[in-house]
Amino acid sequence: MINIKTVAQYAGVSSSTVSRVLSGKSYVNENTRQRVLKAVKELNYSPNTLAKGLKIGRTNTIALMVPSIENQMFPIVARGVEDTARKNGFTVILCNTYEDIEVERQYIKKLKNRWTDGFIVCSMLPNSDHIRQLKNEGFPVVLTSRYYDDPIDAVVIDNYSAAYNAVCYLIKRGHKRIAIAMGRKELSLYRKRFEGYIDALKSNNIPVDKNLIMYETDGTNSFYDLTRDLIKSGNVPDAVFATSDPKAIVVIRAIRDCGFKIPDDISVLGFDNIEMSALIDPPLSTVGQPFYEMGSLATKKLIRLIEQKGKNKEHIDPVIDVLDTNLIIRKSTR
Amino acid sequence: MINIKTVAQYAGVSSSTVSRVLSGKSYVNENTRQRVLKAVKELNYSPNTLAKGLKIGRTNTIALMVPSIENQMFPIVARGVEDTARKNGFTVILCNTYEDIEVERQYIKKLKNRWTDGFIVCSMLPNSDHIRQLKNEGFPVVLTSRYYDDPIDAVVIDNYSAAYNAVCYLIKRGHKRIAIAMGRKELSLYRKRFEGYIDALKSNNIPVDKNLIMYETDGTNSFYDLTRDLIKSGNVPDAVFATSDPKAIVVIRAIRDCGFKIPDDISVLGFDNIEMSALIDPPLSTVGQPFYEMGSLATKKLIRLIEQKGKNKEHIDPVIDVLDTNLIIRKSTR
DNA sequence: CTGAAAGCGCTTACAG
DNA sequence: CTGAAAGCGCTTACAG
Repeated sequence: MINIKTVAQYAGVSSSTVSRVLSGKSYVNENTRQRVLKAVKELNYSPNTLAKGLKIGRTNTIALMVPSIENQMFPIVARGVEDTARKNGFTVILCNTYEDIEVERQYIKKLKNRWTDGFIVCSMLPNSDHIRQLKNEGFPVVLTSRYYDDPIDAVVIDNYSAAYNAVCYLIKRGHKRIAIAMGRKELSLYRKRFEGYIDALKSNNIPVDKNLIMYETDGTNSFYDLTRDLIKSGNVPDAVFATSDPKAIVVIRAIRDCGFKIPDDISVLGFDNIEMSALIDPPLSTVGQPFYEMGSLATKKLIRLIEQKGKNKEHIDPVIDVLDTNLIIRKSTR
Repeated sequence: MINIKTVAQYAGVSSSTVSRVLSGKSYVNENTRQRVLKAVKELNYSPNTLAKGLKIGRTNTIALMVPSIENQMFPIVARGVEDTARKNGFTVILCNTYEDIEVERQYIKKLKNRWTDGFIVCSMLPNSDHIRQLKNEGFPVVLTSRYYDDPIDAVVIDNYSAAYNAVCYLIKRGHKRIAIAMGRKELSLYRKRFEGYIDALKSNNIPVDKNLIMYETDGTNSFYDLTRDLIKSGNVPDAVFATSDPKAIVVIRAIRDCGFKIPDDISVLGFDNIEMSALIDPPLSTVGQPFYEMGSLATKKLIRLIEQKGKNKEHIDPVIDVLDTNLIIRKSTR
């Protein structure tokens, strides 16, 4: 590849001048400027990002850490991230962490050595102290999707209110025996959805029936047996609030296999609005999350942090953006 | 961050020596070696990848180009890519191209400036001459998922045979009026699946009925109307071969909405075995593709190309790896 | 076996 | 307005 020196010789100037023209940071005589531009064009020159990065200490690269890109929503978040990164001249490195701290630590080490400018973290867990440390070391970090009240910039939704409103909707439509398919307890998003469920029942004077609470035992598919067992026990609910769409889909299958009709016998309400939800039979009623927007806004915030980093040293408090969810009623609820 | 010079001073040697110890490429007195290692450890030093890359002309970075990471299979391919990249010390840059040549071109330009070592391309189209050029310029390129008989290394499946066998299976099970939900014609994978369908009919002396061929008009959802129209026309098929699972899912919904039962009245067979396929009702019979393996093998091949690049200059012919598919029979076929 | 020096390709004070 | 020089943090012939 052709370098700045070649361009300089071709244009009959020094490489300093070429650099100046290209950066546009200081005035260059219009005549020489044109000469340089011509040379750049004719030689089809574009500057080496590595060398520039080494010099200025910025690489225009960000890292996206997800538990696994294969999980329903992360591809959409990733698209939001990648789109706005690209539009701002940034490149994104994809990191699957598999919720393995060691993998994540090694990635962080490698990415630091590579002078990655900032991190978007979707893989936060209660014990993610290495992420907190990263933030404390001064690296720009933005959390999204998973969040634990840390003083770190984040883009989130209000899981509690979304669940509360969803369950209130079910109650308003006449459901009284509302079961819940509850996800992994260590994720605060599920805990908050659970609290929303409980409080919605309480606000409506519906007693909480512990038998209607299904806790995930071993992956999403565990809700198949859980739902079957619940129904076989004779304790048939009139609705199930699933804390995620994949859970809802499994629940639907179990309900049907028990000979019940959806939504006539039992309503099912999901959470997330993944792509499949509109396509399945019956189309799933669910709580929609703005995944793309989350990725996109997180990236905008991150880039702002990166750009601020050089400038003023004054500490800016992290801001937590809360995005709206929307209740989408399709055919799985009556 | 701490650099090699600091380590050298700390250990009382020159930075050349530190570099030698760390690279392990030439012998260093065991004593000094230990001193250096100790310094490295105590200072928690790890070398700057940018600087190394600038010097040796390799960055241990690869690019993954996909039409959109949001599309069903690409997250799985991406996981295969990322896993094996990580295990080999490589980092992957995610590029969504949206099948937009301009986006792809700009990415390529940027990635070249960044000295990206190689490219895994899932976004190949008939007119992707910029990818062919990339290959001709000597950059390591491996294609997967989409392939057009170019002399470029690739990891593919045999779409023709897979479709042929799938349709033969339907015929063996007694189906005679087999419709097809045909995807975008510009993608050779769909064309080959179509050919497999046609030839399977012919080999079994079943006349091809043009009325049973549904061509995608405007996205996956267009198969809803297409299927409805087909059924309403009185020309009811006894099976539908969908050239992808999302199409199958839409077809299933349309069939049901017309009052027909699956698989009793009409069987539906998909292609791809996306995650949702096992979860929907009825669980979908489909052709399984080894997406993870495709990503993983493509990455292994790419890394091999990258490593060969420096060494011998002799031209090595590209090799096309064909991975096995498997017919997965669930409940949507009788 | 090890150090000094050159160089990868840039940017940016520093002179003039 | 522009060039020479230093330096970002490495690696690697070249001496010794």
